[in-house]
Amino acid sequence: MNIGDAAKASGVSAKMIRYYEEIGLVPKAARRGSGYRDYGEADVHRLRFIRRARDLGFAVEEIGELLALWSDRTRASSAVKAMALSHVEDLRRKRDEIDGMIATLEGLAACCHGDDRPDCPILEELATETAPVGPPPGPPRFGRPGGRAPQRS
Amino acid sequence: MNIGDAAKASGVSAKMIRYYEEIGLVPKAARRGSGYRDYGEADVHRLRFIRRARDLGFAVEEIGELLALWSDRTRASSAVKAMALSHVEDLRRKRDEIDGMIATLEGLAACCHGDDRPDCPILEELATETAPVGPPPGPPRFGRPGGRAPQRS
DNA sequence: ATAAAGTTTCCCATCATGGGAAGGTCAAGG
DNA sequence: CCTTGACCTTCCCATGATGGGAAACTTTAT
Repeated sequence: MNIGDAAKASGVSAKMIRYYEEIGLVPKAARRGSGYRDYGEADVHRLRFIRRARDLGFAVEEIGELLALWSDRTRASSAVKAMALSHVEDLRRKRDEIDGMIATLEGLAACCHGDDRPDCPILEELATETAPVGPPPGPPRFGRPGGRAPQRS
Repeated sequence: MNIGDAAKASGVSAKMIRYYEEIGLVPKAARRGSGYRDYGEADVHRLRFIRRARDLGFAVEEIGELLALWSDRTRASSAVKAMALSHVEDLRRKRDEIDGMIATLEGLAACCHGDDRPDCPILEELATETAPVGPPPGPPRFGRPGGRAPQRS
């Protein structure tokens, strides 16, 4: 099986397959006489595993751990569960951060009449000298704890 | 004002201030005889604006547009509102994607007894030959439409 | 035999951020 | 006056996961 076929079969692009090999996430593929990489069912299986884990938001490094657990027949399921739940915590943090942004922006947008006139509470808020205000009407105030907003696409 | 003071006053690191200057997000700072950059209140004000916008998840390029609107006294507030709401849409998409991951992972984790035994539905799911199954008990099934999970920290 | 499609490696780009080195500048204290 | 430490400058490198593209080679189909 060529890399292209393995890519189609696993849903991982050929580029990424080579990358995963380079960083050691997957073992070095066998080579044919021509130098072409040669893949079997087991490799595709492994790649599919990786792709699924990526879809669930696991970082490549974490996937390495998952793969290790996967190939360890004596693993304790608690170890896997712990990884999963810890990852869920990460995801929740990110989601909450995004929710905070959404709440603030919607609050501001709701205050903005959004017509031809130039005065706009959104810009005013961004330009405020002091601390941010957020949506004036009561509900749950969003408070970013501190530090930079880390990643965003 | 030195760059360090501007950094403290604005909440943008000195590194990033130089970077923003380099990419043209902020105008080239005035220089003193020594070569040191020199900042005034207006510069700090602008940097603070940028930082706030970053905190709301705007990309640097979008912030450039926001700054342009900000400095355009004749802007229509509708333009700003449109940017804000379009960004909210982006954020919502990301959040929903994360929510899907959380739902799937929690469903799997709930099925995993999480003890010493090696059998683990989480790994089984990742290793499944066919399509993912997700949390078996009824509720809203999470369906990722297709394509890669794009960014994750 | 030739053309098309697939593969190889290598380099570059992204996006926002930080680390660190080598060297210049400034302010305070002796 | 000189030293010391804190600050500044530029330049290069790294991150994480992904893609783009070039130049050269192999395989496959016509």
